[in-house]
Amino acid sequence: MNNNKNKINFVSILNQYGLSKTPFRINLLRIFHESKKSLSIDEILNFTNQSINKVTVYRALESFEKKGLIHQVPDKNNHKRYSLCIDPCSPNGHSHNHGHFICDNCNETFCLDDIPNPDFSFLKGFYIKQLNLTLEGLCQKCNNY
Amino acid sequence: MNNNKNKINFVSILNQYGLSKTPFRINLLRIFHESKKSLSIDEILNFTNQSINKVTVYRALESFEKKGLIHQVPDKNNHKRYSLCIDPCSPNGHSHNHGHFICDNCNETFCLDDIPNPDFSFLKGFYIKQLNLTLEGLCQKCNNY
DNA sequence: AAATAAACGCAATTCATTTGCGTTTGTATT
DNA sequence: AATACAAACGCAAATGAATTGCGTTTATTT
Repeated sequence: MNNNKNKINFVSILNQYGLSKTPFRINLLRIFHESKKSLSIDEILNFTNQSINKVTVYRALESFEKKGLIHQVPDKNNHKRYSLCIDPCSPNGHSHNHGHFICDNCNETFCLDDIPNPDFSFLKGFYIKQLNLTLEGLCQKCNNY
Repeated sequence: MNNNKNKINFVSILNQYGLSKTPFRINLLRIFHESKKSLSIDEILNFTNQSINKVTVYRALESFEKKGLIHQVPDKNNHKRYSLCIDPCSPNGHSHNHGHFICDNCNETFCLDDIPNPDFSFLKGFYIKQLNLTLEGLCQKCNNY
């Protein structure tokens, strides 16, 4: 599937981030890398054939997020979705300069890596820790381009 | 309190938007106008001295939103907050060019009216219906400016 | 003023997420 | 490689925001 790149060593990534390497957590990281989009808990469960307990997924996601490997993305119903961090994030804060596009129709989420940062210089005295930008609408497919 | 403007006629605003004018809904609109920030259900209940049922608040907010008078704002826990629409919104869609700033410390939400729209021209084929932009961090007060 | 539709209150439900706890598995140490 | 300790796991139960059903009250329309 992924023949233009060396195989990703998921175990060593987990090592890097100080995460334990259980079979499920290795698999979870693979799932994130293979689907380019953000994932909901149910989507993750489907990828694991329901062989894993939902609580375990929640707890793994919590650990991944704490260590800066993934981050949360809201969906249109205020449910949680999760995305791999593209830029390196520290356990003490995520610095994402990318936003997300959620398709109203197919419900897929797309990471937008190249959004030019708006100018927030008018926010005198405010300390901006994180920028969340979400677009809603129709993706290319559903917009029958 | 508001002496540099004519008194706002809440009843006629509700009329404009095709909303029914019950005592509570008139009061709810006043609450929104008097507090400049977004409101959570619990904050609204506090303003009404708990004299109104929580379900009634939810349903009123639902009607207000459907008619384009208010819109939802996420908070950091993915709970719902609501803000008056500044620009005219139609029942068929909100067109907000403003984002929100949520203070991690005091939990207040600030409407940011003047954010220059980022350039999304690179999103070929996507139809953008709505832009949600939320900043998290410390507001002026909590950042002891 | 009567008829109709919408709003309301209360109780109960839904559903995503979290928590407690006993068991299993990974990790570090000897 | 065996042991000791911490973390991950599964299951059941709890939490809590938001929703739904339904009978009653209030607003709107005629």
